[in-house]
Amino acid sequence: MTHPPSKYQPTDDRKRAIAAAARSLIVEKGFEGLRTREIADRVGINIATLHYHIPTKEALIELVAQSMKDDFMAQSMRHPRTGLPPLEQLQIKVDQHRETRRDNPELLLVMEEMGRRARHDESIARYINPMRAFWHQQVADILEAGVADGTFRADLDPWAGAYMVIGVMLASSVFRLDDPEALDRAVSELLRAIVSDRTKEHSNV
Amino acid sequence: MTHPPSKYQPTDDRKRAIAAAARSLIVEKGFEGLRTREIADRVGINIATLHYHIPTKEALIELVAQSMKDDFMAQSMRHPRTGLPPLEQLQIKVDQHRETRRDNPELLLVMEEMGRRARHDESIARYINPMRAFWHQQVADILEAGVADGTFRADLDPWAGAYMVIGVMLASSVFRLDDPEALDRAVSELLRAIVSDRTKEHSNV
Amino acid sequence: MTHPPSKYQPTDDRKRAIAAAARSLIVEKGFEGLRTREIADRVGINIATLHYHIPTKEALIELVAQSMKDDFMAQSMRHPRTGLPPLEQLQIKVDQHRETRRDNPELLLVMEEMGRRARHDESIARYINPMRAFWHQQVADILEAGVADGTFRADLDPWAGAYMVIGVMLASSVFRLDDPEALDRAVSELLRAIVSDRTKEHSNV
Amino acid sequence: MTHPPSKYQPTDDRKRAIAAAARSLIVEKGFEGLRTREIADRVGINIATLHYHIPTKEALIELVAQSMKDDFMAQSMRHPRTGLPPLEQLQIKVDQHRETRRDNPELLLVMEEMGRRARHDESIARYINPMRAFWHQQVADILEAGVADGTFRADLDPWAGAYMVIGVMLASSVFRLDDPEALDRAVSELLRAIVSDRTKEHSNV
DNA sequence: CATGAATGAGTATTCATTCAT
DNA sequence: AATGAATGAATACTCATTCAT
Repeated sequence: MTHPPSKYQPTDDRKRAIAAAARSLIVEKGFEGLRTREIADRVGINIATLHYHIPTKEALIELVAQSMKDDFMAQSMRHPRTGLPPLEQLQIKVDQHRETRRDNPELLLVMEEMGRRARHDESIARYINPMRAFWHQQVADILEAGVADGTFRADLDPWAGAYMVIGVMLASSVFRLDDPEALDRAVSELLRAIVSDRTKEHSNV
Repeated sequence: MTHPPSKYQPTDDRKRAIAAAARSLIVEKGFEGLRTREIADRVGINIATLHYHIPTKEALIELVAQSMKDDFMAQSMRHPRTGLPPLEQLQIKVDQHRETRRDNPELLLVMEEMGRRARHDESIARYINPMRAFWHQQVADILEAGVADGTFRADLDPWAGAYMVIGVMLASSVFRLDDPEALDRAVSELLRAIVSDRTKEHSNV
Repeated sequence: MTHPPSKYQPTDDRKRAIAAAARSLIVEKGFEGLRTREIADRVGINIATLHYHIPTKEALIELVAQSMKDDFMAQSMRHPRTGLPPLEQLQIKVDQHRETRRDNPELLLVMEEMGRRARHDESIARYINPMRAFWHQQVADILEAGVADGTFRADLDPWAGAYMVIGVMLASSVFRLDDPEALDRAVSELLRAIVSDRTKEHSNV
Repeated sequence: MTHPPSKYQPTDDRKRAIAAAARSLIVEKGFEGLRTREIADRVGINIATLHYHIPTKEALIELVAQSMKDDFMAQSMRHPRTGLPPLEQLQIKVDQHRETRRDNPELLLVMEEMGRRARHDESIARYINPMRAFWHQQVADILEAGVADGTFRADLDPWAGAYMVIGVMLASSVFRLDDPEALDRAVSELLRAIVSDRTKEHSNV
């Protein structure tokens, strides 16, 4: 890695601005429409200056990947998992996703673009795959806890169930369920599908 | 030179070959790596010849979209839906997806690429969106029939459940669950999540 | 020359049609916009067929040049010069030009295009230059006869005066004096400039 | 390579050099033979550099049109019109044209090419038409003054006469009267055609 | 005679990257 | 740090011409 563990260098407001411009450009036109010159324009600098900060386009894309990872991890960590009951934890995860879709949809779009690009670009895969694994693990952990305490079905396979949970989120992205009610309807069904009968009696899922 | 097949082919054959070459190239390098010259090389023709058959790159991409739609529809229609019990119908759908992933994975990869590109390219969206809607509808119909005859949970929402089913397929693509056992495990959980208790008693889900 | 003295070959309705299509295309888009394919389209034949009749584009342009020359000579010869008084002969020349501008303006446009092209293309110059020389000679002859019989100024230099006459026609093309009255006004001035005082007294120039 | 002058020139200098190269190329090969790559070669720069300074070929042609207009206006304004007698003013105009033909013939050739192109290209017409109108107006003004002060024929129509004057210049271009004596002969006739008898007595026209 | 298919050599334009200042 | 100018290597597309049938 060319970057120190967590954040960009202090002086690098520039790098942050570049990453932000790149991300918004990826949202608008996809990776195939990403042009260094346009990024420089949006940041308000010369291309030569852009290349002074980031030597190559590959490095630029890695910068974006890094910035995505930073944001993703920050969001994942925001809410404490300890102590809360599993159903609530899952609810938080789902709500977070919904909020991101509403308030910061470009995060998901860029993630999707990068995920696809990771297939042909190992340097991106290095960032994306751990994020996905981490995501799956978090959900699987919640499900496992929920099975243990009887919140979720006893026959629920946490590893597999996590893909189901994640799948609904993916589907809502791919099928553009931007309408909150539509998303709610899908999430409600997801919960009915995994909670135990006991939980169903006591909640309104 | 790569011209073993033959010179002077009718346009329709050439178009088929061009679409095939384009698809495999999209699989390998993504849309952003699609070059007309490389397609021509793979087909074994001159670029000018390529342009003789397909005037512009946009037309080429539409050709690919059309070919995808043709394949998708052909596959969707292959198995009869009438008469079979819902669980079996769903099983067939899932198996089909699994088989496609195994025998013809490029179909799914190209579909994913096109789906993403559809976001910025209306001419692609015109092909992709109907396919997705059709896919969702087919699954929802099966679920609805299964709820009606008691195969699936009485409280299953077919519309939402369809996204759950599709979501698992999407997740298996995105997370690359290429191992058949892993896929089985995910599918088994999916079925447990939607079948009724009565069905659970009588089958081995 | 590849062509027999005067006309195209008998069977060559095709050649005539090709020349006509080429000429109208030159009018619309200039030489730089002349495309063999488009000519073929207008004639209603395949490009390969076009090339069967006319081997190269250069030959095509020569064909056009030849057809121009044929038309030009035919028009120049249409009216008898013998016997008529010089003023009337000049009037006829001018009227002919006016009629051509009105009824067949493309003839003049193509001529202008070819004249320009002749500068860089010797094979065209071979056709164009004789036509121009002939044109000038015809006018100079008329003027000379008019000076001899007192119709035109005694100090009129027929050779130079011919350029003046021709110049007005050129200017009316270049400045697009398409309005008949405007053209009349220019021609009237031209006549006043060359006729003798005696003629002025007896006519209404 | 043809790079003797120097690398890294300011845009304005480059643009001037590009316009000059384009003009000489138009003279040699006509508009249809104008190739961006060849212009770049003559200027001694890379094609990409050419496009850095002038984005498109269309813009290049407009640049040429602009440079033509600049030169034309500069020349038209060089000699003062105020105070001089009309005959002398006209003489200056004609001499200027003769000089241009001798010292800078490419100016006239490019002008002719542009005039022709203006027929199919509105963006050129915007430059050419005003220049022509200005030219005609200047000559007409001189003639009008000459009629008023008795230098020219009392029955001379300045508007029409201007086309006659211009026509002789056009004819000398089209018929390539490059020989100074030939041009003189034509101009002398032109003057005889428009000056009054009184003027004829006092001058040697 | 006619044509569908094929092609070599261009043709303007683009883009990431580099250089001189 | 920053920038105006420069460039090599593409990139989609064009066009006159040829070939096989």
